[in-house]
Amino acid sequence: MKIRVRFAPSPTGQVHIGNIRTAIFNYLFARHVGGEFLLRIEDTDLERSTREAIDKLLECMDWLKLDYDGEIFYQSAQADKHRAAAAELMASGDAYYGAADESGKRPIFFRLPLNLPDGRTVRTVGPAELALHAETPVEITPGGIHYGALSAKGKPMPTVSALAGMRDLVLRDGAGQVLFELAPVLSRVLAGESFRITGAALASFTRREVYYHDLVKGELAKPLDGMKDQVIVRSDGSPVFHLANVLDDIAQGVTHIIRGDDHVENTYRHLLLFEVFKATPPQYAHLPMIVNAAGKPYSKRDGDAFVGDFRSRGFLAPALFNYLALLGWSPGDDREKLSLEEMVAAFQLERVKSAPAQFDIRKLSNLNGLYVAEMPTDAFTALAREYAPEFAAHPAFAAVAALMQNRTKALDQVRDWRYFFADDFSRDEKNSRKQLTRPEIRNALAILAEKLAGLSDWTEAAVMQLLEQTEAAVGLDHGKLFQPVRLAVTGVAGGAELDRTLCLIGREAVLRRLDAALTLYQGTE
RNA sequence: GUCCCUAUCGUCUAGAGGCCUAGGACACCGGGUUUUCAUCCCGGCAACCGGGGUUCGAAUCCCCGUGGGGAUGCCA
Repeated sequence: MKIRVRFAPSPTGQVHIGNIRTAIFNYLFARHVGGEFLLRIEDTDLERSTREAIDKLLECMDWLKLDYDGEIFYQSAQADKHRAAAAELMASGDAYYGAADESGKRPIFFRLPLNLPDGRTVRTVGPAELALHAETPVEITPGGIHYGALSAKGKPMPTVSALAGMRDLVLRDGAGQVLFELAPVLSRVLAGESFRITGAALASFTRREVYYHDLVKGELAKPLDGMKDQVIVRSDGSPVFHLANVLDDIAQGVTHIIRGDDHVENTYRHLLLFEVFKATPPQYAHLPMIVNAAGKPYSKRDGDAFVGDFRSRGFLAPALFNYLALLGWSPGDDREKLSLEEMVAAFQLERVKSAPAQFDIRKLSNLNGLYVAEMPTDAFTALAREYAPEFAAHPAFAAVAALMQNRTKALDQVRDWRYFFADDFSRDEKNSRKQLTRPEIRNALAILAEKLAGLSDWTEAAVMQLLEQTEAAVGLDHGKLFQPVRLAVTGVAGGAELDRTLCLIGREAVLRRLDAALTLYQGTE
């Protein structure tokens, strides 16, 4: 059978890196096994889903080259099918109406199947006993068994278990006397009858559990008595995520579900839904969450975790893709910078970690710098123009870009190139004051300006020579003049080679700025 | 509260009982190259959460604690 995975985001806002990382893992897995990578837009929440969000999502996927197979599947278009499926469940007794809301409308609950035999999804664990808070009456209703579980402190904790979890329930009082047996009256309960038992101190039943093998987390199981029936159609008639999700996965023939860790608990319910719909459950793989620099889950406050933000800050799509792929996964050797082909070739769900991974912007920056450095100069220059449209047309732009490429980590640094093109750059005041107020430096700068003004041959070599001559003339050590000159002309203490920088800025501008700096820091010592 | 998952340098990670004196990368700190800055090169700092087992031998297996994460919705 053809392996098929899907990325199923809800278009309710910006695209979060955690989401896109899920898409990346799905994509890598699909390409690795030669399967299909489908895109499903889960836009059932019409209140929050917007066209803009869908466009934004598509734009992000396009940017990262997450090309999907086939047509986009819109969940909202399936609503009628979802409701029809719920009606089927009603007819077969696998679903029932719950209590009405304020307006008198009733939601539909999915009843955890009572008679699913031991098999691929459910298995019998063995006899189990549960201590109850005897003063709290036990209520047996068609919607489940309500009771007060006994806390460590002897307090009652209101709990509901699905009927399926305790279908052979026996209730006893403190003396061991049997108070109630569920099995003989189960059909009456299913027909709508309720029972109320007081004084029960012990519940015994045969424990059964839902189980599956998670491709990243391994063997996982949850006892049925720890589960509750689930709303699948809201009282307003709209299908709930669980129903829609499972039905769509069946409709699309999804074989492997790769999603966030936060869905593991849902999996048990979904497995049961697959069973009642007579579908073969897919394989599951749950990915660890990505947490912020503080090790905490991303919240609204961490507004910088959107894919669009990384793009505008000048991160390259392949670099972000590469970095995100490495969050929770590694190829197993020491490679970190991997091409798409290498990632596809090495990707295995078995190698995915199970603990949350912390996002580190510094490591991303470093990786991005590696990708920037290997760009063809033309491509880098063109991209740089996009990040600094105000200088893009400047005649020296291409030369500046070529000079600055290998020291650029992220494209937003292009905005710091202002001093190459305009006089109104910002100055490192502290450093400037320290250097440009010293008399011997000021003297040297004045002499340098004079020499530069008369220089016939404005080349890097000639400029460098003048710099050295000036240092020698005023008795400064080699290199002592570089920093002040740089500060006067560019406003900052660091940058590309000084001679090349000065040449690109041009004689007139250099002289103008030398003069301006001398005036600016005059008498401030 | 309860249930589930998880735990190696500050961070991402390698590690499948002996290859571990625990490897790589980012960050950080030094040195070299550059008569300045950065790149680059070399070097350094730095971890098996704690306690019990199992074993001739444990980062690796088991149990208990602790920390972190998730779930517990008519959100997805």
